[in-house]
Amino acid sequence: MRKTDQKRQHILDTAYRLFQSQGFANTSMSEITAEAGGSKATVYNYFPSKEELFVECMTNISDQYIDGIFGGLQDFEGELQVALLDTVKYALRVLCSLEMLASKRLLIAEAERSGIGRLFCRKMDGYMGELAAILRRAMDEGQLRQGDPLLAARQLRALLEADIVERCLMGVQTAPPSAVVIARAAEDAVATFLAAYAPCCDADT
Amino acid sequence: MRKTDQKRQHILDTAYRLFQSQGFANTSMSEITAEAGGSKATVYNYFPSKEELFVECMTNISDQYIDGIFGGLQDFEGELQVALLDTVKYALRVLCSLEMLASKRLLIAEAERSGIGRLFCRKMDGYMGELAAILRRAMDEGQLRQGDPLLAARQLRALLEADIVERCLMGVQTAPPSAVVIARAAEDAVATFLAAYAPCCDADT
DNA sequence: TAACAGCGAGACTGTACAGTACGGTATGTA
DNA sequence: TACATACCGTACTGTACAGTCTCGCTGTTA
Repeated sequence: MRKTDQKRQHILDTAYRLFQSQGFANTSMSEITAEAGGSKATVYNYFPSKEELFVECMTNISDQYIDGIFGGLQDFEGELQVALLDTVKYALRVLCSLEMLASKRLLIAEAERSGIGRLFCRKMDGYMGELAAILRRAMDEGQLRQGDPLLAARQLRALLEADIVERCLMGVQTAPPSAVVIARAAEDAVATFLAAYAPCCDADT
Repeated sequence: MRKTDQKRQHILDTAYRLFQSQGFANTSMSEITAEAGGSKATVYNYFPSKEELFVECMTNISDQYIDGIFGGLQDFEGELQVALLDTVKYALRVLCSLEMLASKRLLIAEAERSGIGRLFCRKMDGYMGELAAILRRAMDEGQLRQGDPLLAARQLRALLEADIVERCLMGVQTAPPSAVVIARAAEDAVATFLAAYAPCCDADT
């Protein structure tokens, strides 16, 4: 039982990696088998079809992706701007990693397959809810003006991903953006977010 | 000469439509031929390979996509908020159409092929520059606070696409969002944008 | 030792597709 | 009439791949 679980997981990991880097259509079961070691019969012993293997991989990818972004999410302490910037900078660094970009590309390309996209959005909504709860607290404490916290959370995310993620998705450059570029993008996002949600008249940073 | 141009364009249009709705891998040259009428030999007479036919389609798609968003872009007249809202609402409606979503999905999925993604980004940059120029004028006139107009343009676009476009890309629903939902998203985006870039202390709308 | 289960290796089947070959047709031009 | 151009229809080739099957090895249990 132990050993077969390991085997299954190993196949899953290998498939995950190959799908992520090559896409669904360009990854063959033979390739997965060869890479994982063993034989096709064994792979088909664990997974009934390429489709089902793929869907299970995508569920994992979806988890990893979202956990990666707001994994370190927790109540902000101290100066709001500083805490926000830290969180956001970390998230953006993860978002711009080659692995996450490959995941997102795959998610979008194959979104319709077996409702993978819906799954992703539902999970993302969960995390957005958590971020919103934190922002609501900041609003109640007067660190931000009152407003719809869920909308604020989504707009913060939008400002963060603005431009830079699309540019990466479109493969403008092969390497992920430098730490400097990422930091700059995060600062711009936080500055604009705080300006929009400032409690009163200290819009500019 | 006239006729061959028509024929070529007809093949291109057909391929465009099929690629857009089914993706690259799931569309065969035989299917394109059957749909367009005529024979494979004729298709191969105009396009040396599936790859090159695809790339030419993607160039068209890329054009259509970007033209569609800010096609009606022109200097804002009258009340800034009203003009901005009109422009942005129109753009979002286009962005959320099934055709544009299919285009974007395809662009992302096949971005690496023949530098299609880079082409898209370069064109998008052009339009962002135009929007930035308009915003700069609003800044100079005191309708917006001073700031980096290009950054402002990108953030406006980010706020606009926030959430709703991703949700569509992920195929959460098959039909495009209703006019009401789109209008609401546009209003939220403009409100937050104006709050962030307000010239002084009238943040809330 | 014997029987068996799990697995590896890889041959095999059926299918789909990119791209080619070829024979025939319609239209226009000299 | 003779020829050329552009096209159609379709059969064909070679390749790739999902999924199956067979065989042989190895470790385990009785």
